[in-house]
Amino acid sequence: MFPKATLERLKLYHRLLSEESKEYVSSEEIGEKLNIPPEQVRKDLSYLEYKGKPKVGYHVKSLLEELNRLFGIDKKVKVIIIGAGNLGSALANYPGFANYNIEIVGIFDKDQEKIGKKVGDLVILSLDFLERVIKRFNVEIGVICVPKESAQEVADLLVKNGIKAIWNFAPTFIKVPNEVIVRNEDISLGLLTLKHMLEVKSSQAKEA
Amino acid sequence: MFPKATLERLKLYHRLLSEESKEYVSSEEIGEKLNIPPEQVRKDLSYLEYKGKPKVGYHVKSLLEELNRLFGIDKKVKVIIIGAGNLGSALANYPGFANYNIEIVGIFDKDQEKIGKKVGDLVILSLDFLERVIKRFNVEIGVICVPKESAQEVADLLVKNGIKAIWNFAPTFIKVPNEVIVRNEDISLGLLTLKHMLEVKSSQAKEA
DNA sequence: TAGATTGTTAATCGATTAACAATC
DNA sequence: TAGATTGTTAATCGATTAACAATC
Repeated sequence: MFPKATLERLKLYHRLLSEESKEYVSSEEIGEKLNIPPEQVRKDLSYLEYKGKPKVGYHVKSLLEELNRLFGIDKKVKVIIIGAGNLGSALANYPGFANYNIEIVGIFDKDQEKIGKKVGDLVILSLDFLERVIKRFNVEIGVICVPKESAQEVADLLVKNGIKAIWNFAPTFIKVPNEVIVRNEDISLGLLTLKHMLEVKSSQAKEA
Repeated sequence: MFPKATLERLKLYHRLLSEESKEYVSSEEIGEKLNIPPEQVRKDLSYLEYKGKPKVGYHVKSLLEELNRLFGIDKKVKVIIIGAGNLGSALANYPGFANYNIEIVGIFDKDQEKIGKKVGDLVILSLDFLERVIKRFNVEIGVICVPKESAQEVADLLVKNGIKAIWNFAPTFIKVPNEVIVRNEDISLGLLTLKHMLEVKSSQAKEA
């Protein structure tokens, strides 16, 4: 129903609207800030049930509510983080989670040095407690922040314990059964984009 | 010349091939691992100058070389990181940078507590040294890892000192002059995708 | 009311897929 | 040579853009 490209843009609108203080915004204003033609914004928003008001614009609060419903943000979800290195710790302290109705209920590591220490309010636990925490808190999402060598192993462990979705920050392609959702957050790809943009720019400069 | 979608997939091929140990791979094998139809893989690769060999496949090394050239990975680039929190530290220690011919030559923070401490091999410096480091090492890329409240301020400072590209990890839309490249690495968007996938799945389950 | 802004239809553009010819 | 795999053309599909009607 929603075109793939539209969904991607709806995510941008969501973030923009989250930071918006005005009561109404026009497609013109949204497009301006995100570098998207206003016609495109209107087309995208027309897929939603909420309709804007001619001459007034879109009611920020109502629009946000519908986007929250669409993306499932209205439902609370419990999360655990595997790997208490810099990246795992960064995510554990990430202030944005609360806005998305996500609660981090545990952080794990296999390094004896780290176990028992604290990251924010959470005590780093041994992987031996993984099963218990998942069952007890009804955890649905596992975040993998371990080196890529152990990513698959951790993924298997999460799947075995009934995790529904995996957010994988290790730069490797992990294999999971079809019914488990995997989202790869690969920083390397961002790097390629950046290097490519620099490259394009410098070769354009040479031509001129 | 390259369709946008093709470029995105070429990045995936790049990573896959970097991990490939065989001498030749077929479009079938690449497609299999990335869940992309082999016709699509061939079409994408046909935009490159390097041609595969019928019956044999694509020569991994040659293909990687051409992709490296395309993305600018064959050129070394110097990078600084602003913000030595968990995320900045994670990036400073990120093992992938070396593969991309990127060298981190400095990490900065404004917190007096952190200045002078080490992150990997780097000593955390005061922002007062920013200009000197950029000039001395000919730094082209700045990575923003500060809280979103100070992201714009840091961006302005980087621009003022002649940085060509900014990799922004703060979840906010920063404004820079047209000639400066910005890449937003927004973890929030990944979260939205994940929540949406969970939501779609659970509503499908209800229907069945 | 007049004017601004949304919503929608049709036309254009671009990307994917299918089929098959080329080739090692 | 026969067969496997690439490369390319044409057909299909989907997304964007343009134009304008609807509406507050």
